[in-house]
Amino acid sequence: MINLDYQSRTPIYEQIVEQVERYVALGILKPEEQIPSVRDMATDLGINPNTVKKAYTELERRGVTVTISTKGTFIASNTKKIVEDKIEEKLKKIRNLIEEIEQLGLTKEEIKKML
Amino acid sequence: MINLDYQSRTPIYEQIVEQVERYVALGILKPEEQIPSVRDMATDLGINPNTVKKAYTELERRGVTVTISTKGTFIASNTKKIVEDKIEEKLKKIRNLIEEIEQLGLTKEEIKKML
Amino acid sequence: MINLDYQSRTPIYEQIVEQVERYVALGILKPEEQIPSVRDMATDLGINPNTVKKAYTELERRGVTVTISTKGTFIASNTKKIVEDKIEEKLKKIRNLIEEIEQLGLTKEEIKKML
Amino acid sequence: MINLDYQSRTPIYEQIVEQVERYVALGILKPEEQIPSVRDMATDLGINPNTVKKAYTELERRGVTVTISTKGTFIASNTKKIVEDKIEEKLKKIRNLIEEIEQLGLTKEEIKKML
DNA sequence: GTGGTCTAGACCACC
DNA sequence: GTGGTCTAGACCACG
Repeated sequence: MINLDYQSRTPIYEQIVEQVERYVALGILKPEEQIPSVRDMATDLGINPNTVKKAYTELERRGVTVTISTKGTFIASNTKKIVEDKIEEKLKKIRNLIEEIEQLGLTKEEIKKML
Repeated sequence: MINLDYQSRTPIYEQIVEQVERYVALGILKPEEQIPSVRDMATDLGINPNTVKKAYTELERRGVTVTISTKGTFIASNTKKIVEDKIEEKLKKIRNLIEEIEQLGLTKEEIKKML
Repeated sequence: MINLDYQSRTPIYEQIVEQVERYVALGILKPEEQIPSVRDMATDLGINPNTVKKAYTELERRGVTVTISTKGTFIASNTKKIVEDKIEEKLKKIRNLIEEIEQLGLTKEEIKKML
Repeated sequence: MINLDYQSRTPIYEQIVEQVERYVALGILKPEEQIPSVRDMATDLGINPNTVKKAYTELERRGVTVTISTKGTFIASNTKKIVEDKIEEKLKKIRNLIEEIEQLGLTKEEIKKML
Protein backbone atom coordinates (compact mmCIF):
# COMPACT_ATOMS: atom_id res chain seq x y z
CA MET A 1 0.00 0.00 0.00
CA ILE A 2 2.79 2.40 0.89
CA ASN A 3 5.16 3.21 -1.93
CA LEU A 4 8.66 4.33 -1.08
CA ASP A 5 11.08 6.28 -3.25
CA TYR A 6 14.58 5.83 -1.95
CA GLN A 7 15.99 8.34 -4.41
CA SER A 8 13.78 11.15 -3.17
CA ARG A 9 15.15 13.87 -0.97
CA THR A 10 12.04 13.44 1.18
CA PRO A 11 12.92 11.18 4.11
CA ILE A 12 11.27 7.78 4.25
CA TYR A 13 9.33 8.54 7.41
CA GLU A 14 7.87 11.65 5.81
CA GLN A 15 6.85 9.72 2.72
CA ILE A 16 4.93 7.37 4.99
CA VAL A 17 3.24 10.26 6.76
CA GLU A 18 2.18 11.85 3.50
CA GLN A 19 0.84 8.67 2.01
CA VAL A 20 -1.17 7.73 5.09
CA GLU A 21 -2.60 11.23 5.11
CA ARG A 22 -3.46 10.84 1.44
CA TYR A 23 -5.23 7.53 2.00
CA VAL A 24 -7.21 9.11 4.80
CA ALA A 25 -8.18 12.06 2.62
CA LEU A 26 -9.20 9.69 -0.16
CA GLY A 27 -11.37 7.72 2.22
CA ILE A 28 -9.38 4.57 1.68
CA LEU A 29 -8.41 4.64 5.31
CA LYS A 30 -11.59 5.29 7.29
CA PRO A 31 -12.12 6.97 10.70
CA GLU A 32 -11.51 4.69 13.66
CA GLU A 33 -9.90 2.11 11.37
CA GLN A 34 -6.84 0.40 12.78
CA ILE A 35 -3.57 0.67 10.86
CA PRO A 36 -0.77 -1.89 10.97
CA SER A 37 1.52 -2.09 13.97
CA VAL A 38 4.90 -0.45 13.75
CA ARG A 39 6.56 -3.82 13.49
CA ASP A 40 4.25 -5.14 10.76
CA MET A 41 4.54 -2.03 8.67
CA ALA A 42 8.32 -2.16 9.05
CA THR A 43 8.65 -5.75 7.89
CA ASP A 44 6.15 -5.14 5.07
CA LEU A 45 8.20 -2.25 3.75
CA GLY A 46 11.53 -3.84 4.55
CA ILE A 47 12.66 -0.88 6.58
CA ASN A 48 13.75 -0.11 10.11
CA PRO A 49 10.96 -0.06 12.76
CA ASN A 50 12.40 3.19 14.10
CA THR A 51 11.53 4.85 10.82
CA VAL A 52 7.92 3.69 11.00
CA LYS A 53 7.74 4.76 14.63
CA LYS A 54 8.88 8.22 13.67
CA ALA A 55 6.18 8.42 11.00
CA TYR A 56 3.46 7.28 13.40
CA THR A 57 4.55 9.82 15.99
CA GLU A 58 4.30 12.57 13.41
CA LEU A 59 0.88 11.35 12.25
CA GLU A 60 -0.37 11.50 15.79
CA ARG A 61 1.09 14.97 16.26
CA ARG A 62 -0.84 16.09 13.19
CA GLY A 63 -4.07 14.62 14.56
CA VAL A 64 -4.39 12.11 11.76
CA THR A 65 -4.11 9.10 14.04
CA VAL A 66 -4.65 8.23 17.66
CA THR A 67 -2.57 5.67 19.48
CA ILE A 68 -4.07 3.66 22.28
CA SER A 69 -1.34 1.83 24.05
CA THR A 70 -1.69 -1.94 24.14
CA LYS A 71 -4.45 -1.62 21.51
CA GLY A 72 -2.72 -0.07 18.53
CA THR A 73 -2.89 2.93 16.24
CA PHE A 74 -6.19 4.13 14.73
CA ILE A 75 -7.28 6.76 12.23
CA ALA A 76 -8.78 9.77 14.03
CA SER A 77 -12.56 10.26 14.16
CA ASN A 78 -12.83 13.58 12.39
CA THR A 79 -11.11 13.31 9.03
CA LYS A 80 -13.04 16.11 7.36
CA LYS A 81 -10.56 18.77 8.35
CA ILE A 82 -7.73 16.73 6.95
CA VAL A 83 -9.40 16.59 3.56
CA GLU A 84 -10.12 20.30 3.58
CA ASP A 85 -6.55 21.09 4.56
CA LYS A 86 -5.17 18.92 1.79
CA ILE A 87 -7.39 20.60 -0.79
CA GLU A 88 -6.48 24.08 0.38
CA GLU A 89 -2.80 23.17 0.34
CA LYS A 90 -3.03 21.93 -3.23
CA LEU A 91 -5.01 24.95 -4.40
CA LYS A 92 -2.36 27.17 -2.92
CA LYS A 93 0.34 25.32 -4.83
CA ILE A 94 -1.62 25.74 -8.06
CA ARG A 95 -2.03 29.47 -7.45
CA ASN A 96 1.72 29.81 -6.95
CA LEU A 97 2.49 27.85 -10.11
CA ILE A 98 0.08 29.97 -12.14
CA GLU A 99 1.76 33.10 -10.89
CA GLU A 100 5.17 31.72 -11.80
CA ILE A 101 4.01 30.91 -15.33
CA GLU A 102 2.58 34.41 -15.68
CA GLN A 103 6.01 35.78 -14.84
CA LEU A 104 7.38 33.73 -17.71
CA GLY A 105 5.18 35.69 -20.07
CA LEU A 106 1.88 33.83 -20.38
CA THR A 107 -1.50 35.33 -19.51
CA LYS A 108 -4.11 33.63 -17.33
CA GLU A 109 -6.19 32.97 -20.44
CA GLU A 110 -3.33 31.23 -22.23
CA ILE A 111 -2.68 29.08 -19.19
CA LYS A 112 -6.34 28.14 -18.95
CA LYS A 113 -6.31 27.02 -22.57
CA MET A 114 -3.25 24.85 -22.11
CA LEU A 115 -4.74 22.97 -19.18
CA MET B 1 20.89 38.81 -7.22
CA ILE B 2 20.93 35.30 -5.79
CA ASN B 3 19.00 34.83 -2.58
CA LEU B 4 19.90 31.98 -0.26
CA ASP B 5 17.78 30.30 2.37
CA TYR B 6 20.02 28.42 4.73
CA GLN B 7 17.08 26.84 6.55
CA SER B 8 15.65 25.23 3.44
CA ARG B 9 15.94 21.52 2.81
CA THR B 10 17.02 22.45 -0.71
CA PRO B 11 20.82 22.55 -0.78
CA ILE B 12 22.52 25.85 -1.49
CA TYR B 13 24.00 24.75 -4.78
CA GLU B 14 20.56 23.78 -6.00
CA GLN B 15 19.08 27.07 -4.94
CA ILE B 16 21.69 28.75 -7.10
CA VAL B 17 20.86 26.48 -10.02
CA GLU B 18 17.15 27.19 -9.74
CA GLN B 19 17.55 30.91 -9.43
CA VAL B 20 19.92 31.21 -12.36
CA GLU B 21 17.51 29.11 -14.41
CA ARG B 22 14.71 31.38 -13.33
CA TYR B 23 16.59 34.53 -14.29
CA VAL B 24 17.31 33.01 -17.66
CA ALA B 25 13.66 32.09 -18.15
CA LEU B 26 12.63 35.59 -17.14
CA GLY B 27 15.05 37.08 -19.64
CA ILE B 28 17.00 38.86 -16.93
CA LEU B 29 20.05 36.82 -17.85
CA LYS B 30 20.44 36.92 -21.61
CA PRO B 31 21.98 34.41 -24.03
CA GLU B 32 25.77 34.57 -24.33
CA GLU B 33 25.91 36.82 -21.26
CA GLN B 34 28.73 36.06 -18.86
CA ILE B 35 27.82 35.25 -15.29
CA PRO B 36 30.14 35.94 -12.34
CA SER B 37 33.22 33.81 -11.94
CA VAL B 38 33.06 31.01 -9.42
CA ARG B 39 35.22 32.99 -7.04
CA ASP B 40 33.27 36.23 -7.37
CA MET B 41 29.91 34.57 -6.90
CA ALA B 42 31.32 32.76 -3.86
CA THR B 43 32.57 35.89 -2.14
CA ASP B 44 29.39 37.76 -3.09
CA LEU B 45 27.24 35.13 -1.45
CA GLY B 46 29.66 34.53 1.39
CA ILE B 47 29.92 30.84 0.59
CA ASN B 48 32.64 28.46 -0.51
CA PRO B 49 33.77 28.41 -4.15
CA ASN B 50 33.25 24.66 -4.28
CA THR B 51 29.55 25.13 -3.65
CA VAL B 52 29.26 27.62 -6.48
CA LYS B 53 31.28 25.32 -8.71
CA LYS B 54 28.85 22.49 -8.02
CA ALA B 55 25.97 24.72 -9.06
CA TYR B 56 27.73 25.85 -12.25
CA THR B 57 28.54 22.26 -13.17
CA GLU B 58 24.90 21.30 -12.82
CA LEU B 59 23.79 24.32 -14.84
CA GLU B 60 26.08 23.27 -17.64
CA ARG B 61 24.80 19.70 -17.47
CA ARG B 62 21.28 21.06 -17.90
CA GLY B 63 22.33 23.08 -20.91
CA VAL B 64 21.59 26.40 -19.25
CA THR B 65 25.18 27.59 -19.36
CA VAL B 66 28.35 26.92 -21.27
CA THR B 67 31.67 26.97 -19.49
CA ILE B 68 34.89 27.84 -21.23
CA SER B 69 37.87 27.04 -19.11
CA THR B 70 40.04 30.06 -18.31
CA LYS B 71 37.39 32.31 -19.87
CA GLY B 72 34.35 31.98 -17.68
CA THR B 73 30.78 30.74 -17.61
CA PHE B 74 28.18 32.02 -20.05
CA ILE B 75 24.43 31.68 -20.56
CA ALA B 76 23.71 29.26 -23.40
CA SER B 77 22.63 30.54 -26.81
CA ASN B 78 19.36 28.68 -27.08
CA THR B 79 17.45 30.08 -24.19
CA LYS B 80 13.97 29.56 -25.65
CA LYS B 81 13.90 25.85 -24.99
CA ILE B 82 14.71 26.43 -21.34
CA VAL B 83 11.73 28.74 -20.92
CA GLU B 84 9.43 26.33 -22.72
CA ASP B 85 10.64 23.43 -20.63
CA LYS B 86 10.07 25.37 -17.44
CA ILE B 87 6.52 26.28 -18.48
CA GLU B 88 5.69 22.73 -19.52
CA GLU B 89 7.08 21.42 -16.27
CA LYS B 90 4.89 23.75 -14.24
CA LEU B 91 1.79 22.98 -16.30
CA LYS B 92 2.38 19.32 -15.68
CA LYS B 93 2.54 19.92 -11.96
CA ILE B 94 -0.73 21.83 -12.09
CA ARG B 95 -2.40 19.02 -14.03
CA ASN B 96 -1.27 16.53 -11.41
CA LEU B 97 -2.53 18.69 -8.58
CA ILE B 98 -5.91 19.14 -10.25
CA GLU B 99 -6.24 15.41 -10.66
CA GLU B 100 -5.36 14.88 -7.02
CA ILE B 101 -8.00 17.37 -5.92
CA GLU B 102 -10.57 15.65 -8.12
CA GLN B 103 -9.78 12.41 -6.35
CA LEU B 104 -10.56 14.21 -3.11
CA GLY B 105 -14.09 14.77 -4.38
CA LEU B 106 -14.17 18.10 -6.18
CA THR B 107 -15.17 18.57 -9.83
CA LYS B 108 -13.12 20.52 -12.37
CA GLU B 109 -15.78 23.26 -12.24
CA GLU B 110 -15.53 23.62 -8.50
CA ILE B 111 -11.75 23.81 -8.71
CA LYS B 112 -11.94 26.46 -11.41
CA LYS B 113 -14.21 28.58 -9.22
CA MET B 114 -11.90 28.35 -6.25
CA LEU B 115 -8.89 29.56 -8.20
CA MET C 1 40.30 -3.50 -7.84
CA ILE C 2 40.49 0.09 -9.01
CA ASN C 3 43.80 1.16 -10.47
CA LEU C 4 44.76 4.82 -10.44
CA ASP C 5 47.23 6.63 -12.65
CA TYR C 6 48.12 9.91 -11.03
CA GLN C 7 50.12 11.09 -14.05
CA SER C 8 47.21 10.79 -16.44
CA ARG C 9 45.39 13.82 -17.73
CA THR C 10 42.18 11.96 -16.93
CA PRO C 11 41.07 13.03 -13.45
CA ILE C 12 41.00 10.45 -10.70
CA TYR C 13 37.23 10.53 -10.28
CA GLU C 14 36.79 9.82 -13.96
CA GLN C 15 39.23 6.93 -13.85
CA ILE C 16 37.05 5.44 -11.14
CA VAL C 17 33.93 5.99 -13.22
CA GLU C 18 35.45 4.33 -16.26
CA GLN C 19 36.79 1.37 -14.37
CA VAL C 20 33.56 0.69 -12.55
CA GLU C 21 31.73 0.94 -15.87
CA ARG C 22 34.21 -1.47 -17.35
CA TYR C 23 33.80 -3.97 -14.53
CA VAL C 24 30.05 -3.78 -15.00
CA ALA C 25 30.38 -4.32 -18.73
CA LEU C 26 32.68 -7.27 -18.14
CA GLY C 27 30.19 -8.78 -15.73
CA ILE C 28 32.63 -8.63 -12.83
CA LEU C 29 30.30 -6.27 -11.02
CA LYS C 30 26.80 -7.74 -11.18
CA PRO C 31 23.38 -6.05 -11.15
CA GLU C 32 22.10 -5.13 -7.69
CA GLU C 33 25.53 -5.80 -6.21
CA GLN C 34 26.65 -3.32 -3.60
CA ILE C 35 29.90 -1.48 -4.22
CA PRO C 36 32.13 -0.19 -1.40
CA SER C 37 30.93 2.79 0.62
CA VAL C 38 32.39 6.15 -0.26
CA ARG C 39 34.56 6.06 2.82
CA ASP C 40 35.82 2.51 2.30
CA MET C 41 36.70 3.10 -1.33
CA ALA C 42 38.48 6.29 -0.34
CA THR C 43 40.65 4.67 2.30
CA ASP C 44 41.28 1.68 0.02
CA LEU C 45 42.57 3.93 -2.74
CA GLY C 46 44.26 6.34 -0.36
CA ILE C 47 42.31 9.28 -1.69
CA ASN C 48 39.79 11.76 -0.36
CA PRO C 49 36.16 10.70 0.11
CA ASN C 50 35.00 13.71 -1.89
CA THR C 51 36.79 12.41 -4.93
CA VAL C 52 35.08 9.05 -4.63
CA LYS C 53 31.77 10.78 -4.05
CA LYS C 54 32.20 12.73 -7.25
CA ALA C 55 32.78 9.48 -9.14
CA TYR C 56 29.75 7.81 -7.58
CA THR C 57 27.55 10.78 -8.40
CA GLU C 58 28.62 10.60 -12.02
CA LEU C 59 28.05 6.85 -12.12
CA GLU C 60 24.52 7.37 -10.88
CA ARG C 61 23.92 10.12 -13.43
CA ARG C 62 24.97 7.69 -16.14
CA GLY C 63 22.56 5.06 -14.85
CA VAL C 64 25.32 2.62 -13.96
CA THR C 65 24.58 2.67 -10.26
CA VAL C 66 21.72 3.48 -7.92
CA THR C 67 22.41 5.18 -4.63
CA ILE C 68 20.18 4.74 -1.65
CA SER C 69 20.99 7.22 1.06
CA THR C 70 22.04 5.59 4.35
CA LYS C 71 22.09 2.20 2.61
CA GLY C 72 24.85 2.42 0.05
CA THR C 73 25.54 2.40 -3.66
CA PHE C 74 24.47 -0.49 -5.90
CA ILE C 75 24.98 -1.55 -9.50
CA ALA C 76 21.86 -0.81 -11.52
CA SER C 77 19.48 -3.62 -12.51
CA ASN C 78 19.61 -3.16 -16.26
CA THR C 79 23.22 -3.79 -17.00
CA LYS C 80 22.72 -5.01 -20.55
CA LYS C 81 22.17 -1.57 -22.00
CA ILE C 82 25.43 -0.37 -20.49
CA VAL C 83 27.39 -3.12 -22.24
CA GLU C 84 25.66 -2.49 -25.54
CA ASP C 85 26.29 1.23 -25.26
CA LYS C 86 29.95 0.64 -24.57
CA ILE C 87 30.29 -1.66 -27.57
CA GLU C 88 28.46 0.72 -29.88
CA GLU C 89 30.62 3.59 -28.65
CA LYS C 90 33.81 1.69 -29.43
CA LEU C 91 32.58 0.58 -32.84
CA LYS C 92 31.82 4.18 -33.65
CA LYS C 93 35.35 5.19 -32.72
CA ILE C 94 36.75 2.47 -34.97
CA ARG C 95 34.56 3.58 -37.87
CA ASN C 96 35.82 7.14 -37.44
CA LEU C 97 39.43 6.02 -37.33
CA ILE C 98 39.00 3.91 -40.45
CA GLU C 99 37.55 6.87 -42.28
CA GLU C 100 40.43 9.04 -41.16
CA ILE C 101 42.95 6.50 -42.42
CA GLU C 102 41.13 6.31 -45.73
CA GLN C 103 41.50 10.06 -46.05
CA LEU C 104 45.22 9.56 -45.58
CA GLY C 105 45.27 7.48 -48.75
CA LEU C 106 44.70 3.86 -47.78
CA THR C 107 41.81 1.69 -49.02
CA LYS C 108 39.56 -0.36 -46.77
CA GLU C 109 41.26 -3.51 -48.08
CA GLU C 110 44.71 -2.24 -47.18
CA ILE C 111 43.53 -1.33 -43.71
CA LYS C 112 41.97 -4.75 -43.23
CA LYS C 113 45.25 -6.40 -44.15
CA MET C 114 47.23 -4.30 -41.70
CA LEU C 115 45.00 -5.19 -38.78
CA MET D 1 40.55 26.31 -41.18
CA ILE D 2 41.35 25.45 -37.58
CA ASN D 3 38.37 24.39 -35.53
CA LEU D 4 38.52 24.84 -31.77
CA ASP D 5 36.47 23.06 -29.15
CA TYR D 6 36.54 25.05 -25.94
CA GLN D 7 34.68 22.34 -24.06
CA SER D 8 37.30 19.72 -24.73
CA ARG D 9 39.79 18.67 -22.11
CA THR D 10 42.47 18.91 -24.79
CA PRO D 11 44.18 22.29 -24.46
CA ILE D 12 43.70 24.78 -27.28
CA TYR D 13 47.36 24.77 -28.28
CA GLU D 14 47.27 21.00 -28.61
CA GLN D 15 44.17 21.12 -30.75
CA ILE D 16 46.04 23.46 -33.09
CA VAL D 17 49.03 21.13 -33.22
CA GLU D 18 46.85 18.13 -34.05
CA GLN D 19 44.91 19.88 -36.73
CA VAL D 20 47.95 21.29 -38.47
CA GLU D 21 49.48 17.82 -38.38
CA ARG D 22 46.28 16.45 -39.84
CA TYR D 23 46.24 18.96 -42.68
CA VAL D 24 49.84 18.12 -43.45
CA ALA D 25 49.07 14.40 -43.49
CA LEU D 26 46.09 15.02 -45.74
CA GLY D 27 48.26 16.97 -48.15
CA ILE D 28 46.20 20.11 -47.66
CA LEU D 29 49.23 21.80 -46.24
CA LYS D 30 52.13 21.03 -48.57
CA PRO D 31 55.89 20.76 -47.86
CA GLU D 32 57.69 24.10 -47.80
CA GLU D 33 54.36 25.93 -47.69
CA GLN D 34 54.26 28.91 -45.38
CA ILE D 35 51.68 28.93 -42.60
CA PRO D 36 50.15 32.07 -41.04
CA SER D 37 52.18 34.13 -38.62
CA VAL D 38 51.55 33.67 -34.92
CA ARG D 39 49.80 37.01 -34.77
CA ASP D 40 47.55 36.35 -37.80
CA MET D 41 46.54 32.91 -36.61
CA ALA D 42 45.78 34.35 -33.19
CA THR D 43 43.52 37.11 -34.45
CA ASP D 44 41.86 34.69 -36.90
CA LEU D 45 40.98 32.31 -34.10
CA GLY D 46 40.28 35.03 -31.58
CA ILE D 47 42.72 33.61 -29.09
CA ASN D 48 45.86 34.68 -27.29
CA PRO D 49 49.05 34.83 -29.40
CA ASN D 50 50.89 32.99 -26.62
CA THR D 51 48.67 30.00 -27.24
CA VAL D 52 49.50 29.93 -30.94
CA LYS D 53 53.17 30.41 -30.15
CA LYS D 54 53.06 27.37 -27.89
CA ALA D 55 51.46 25.33 -30.66
CA TYR D 56 54.05 26.40 -33.23
CA THR D 57 56.88 25.58 -30.84
CA GLU D 58 55.47 22.10 -30.37
CA LEU D 59 55.01 21.63 -34.13
CA GLU D 60 58.63 22.51 -34.68
CA ARG D 61 59.71 20.15 -31.92
CA ARG D 62 57.82 17.38 -33.70
CA GLY D 63 59.52 18.19 -36.99
CA VAL D 64 56.30 19.15 -38.70
CA THR D 65 57.34 22.73 -39.29
CA VAL D 66 60.50 24.76 -39.58
CA THR D 67 60.77 28.34 -38.43
CA ILE D 68 63.11 30.72 -40.18
CA SER D 69 63.38 33.87 -38.15
CA THR D 70 62.37 37.05 -39.94
CA LYS D 71 60.87 34.87 -42.69
CA GLY D 72 58.16 32.88 -40.97
CA THR D 73 57.05 29.32 -40.29
CA PHE D 74 57.01 26.67 -43.01
CA ILE D 75 55.87 23.08 -43.36
CA ALA D 76 58.85 20.70 -43.25
CA SER D 77 60.19 19.19 -46.47
CA ASN D 78 59.71 15.52 -45.66
CA THR D 79 56.11 14.96 -44.70
CA LYS D 80 56.00 11.27 -45.58
CA LYS D 81 57.06 10.15 -42.15
CA ILE D 82 54.36 12.26 -40.58
CA VAL D 83 51.70 10.49 -42.64
CA GLU D 84 53.09 7.08 -41.80
CA ASP D 85 53.23 7.92 -38.12
CA LYS D 86 49.65 9.09 -38.13
CA ILE D 87 48.47 5.94 -39.86
CA GLU D 88 50.38 3.68 -37.48
CA GLU D 89 49.00 5.63 -34.51
CA LYS D 90 45.44 5.18 -35.72
CA LEU D 91 45.90 1.49 -36.49
CA LYS D 92 47.19 1.01 -32.98
CA LYS D 93 44.11 2.68 -31.55
CA ILE D 94 41.88 0.42 -33.63
CA ARG D 95 43.72 -2.69 -32.43
CA ASN D 96 43.23 -1.60 -28.84
CA LEU D 97 39.54 -0.94 -29.38
CA ILE D 98 39.03 -4.31 -31.01
CA GLU D 99 40.68 -6.01 -28.07
CA GLU D 100 38.45 -4.10 -25.67
CA ILE D 101 35.33 -5.17 -27.55
CA GLU D 102 36.53 -8.77 -27.51
CA GLN D 103 36.75 -8.57 -23.75
CA LEU D 104 33.11 -7.51 -23.74
CA GLY D 105 32.21 -10.83 -25.32
CA LEU D 106 32.28 -10.39 -29.07
CA THR D 107 34.50 -12.39 -31.45
CA LYS D 108 36.67 -10.85 -34.14
CA GLU D 109 34.23 -12.18 -36.73
CA GLU D 110 31.26 -10.49 -35.10
CA ILE D 111 33.15 -7.23 -34.91
CA LYS D 112 34.10 -7.45 -38.57
CA LYS D 113 30.44 -7.92 -39.49
CA MET D 114 29.33 -4.91 -37.50
CA LEU D 115 31.83 -2.59 -39.17
C1' DG E 1 42.37 35.59 -13.49
C1' DT E 2 39.64 31.33 -14.71
C1' DG E 3 38.00 26.92 -14.28
C1' DG E 4 39.31 21.94 -12.74
C1' DT E 5 40.68 18.98 -9.36
C1' DC E 6 41.86 17.36 -4.98
C1' DT E 7 42.68 17.12 0.09
C1' DA E 8 41.23 17.45 4.85
C1' DG E 9 37.90 17.63 7.78
C1' DA E 10 33.46 18.80 9.53
C1' DC E 11 28.34 18.50 10.42
C1' DC E 12 23.86 16.74 9.31
C1' DA E 13 19.74 13.70 8.67
C1' DC E 14 18.47 9.29 8.29
C1' DC E 15 18.36 4.46 9.39
C1' DG F 1 27.49 3.52 9.46
C1' DT F 2 25.77 5.80 5.11
C1' DG F 3 25.27 9.28 1.89
C1' DG F 4 24.76 14.59 1.28
C1' DT F 5 26.51 18.94 1.84
C1' DC F 6 29.61 22.44 2.92
C1' DT F 7 33.88 24.92 4.32
C1' DA F 8 38.72 26.06 3.85
C1' DG F 9 42.39 26.05 1.34
C1' DA F 10 45.61 24.38 -1.98
C1' DC F 11 47.78 23.41 -6.58
C1' DC F 12 47.52 23.05 -11.52
C1' DA F 13 47.15 24.11 -16.57
C1' DC F 14 45.73 27.39 -19.49
C1' DG F 15 45.48 31.83 -21.60
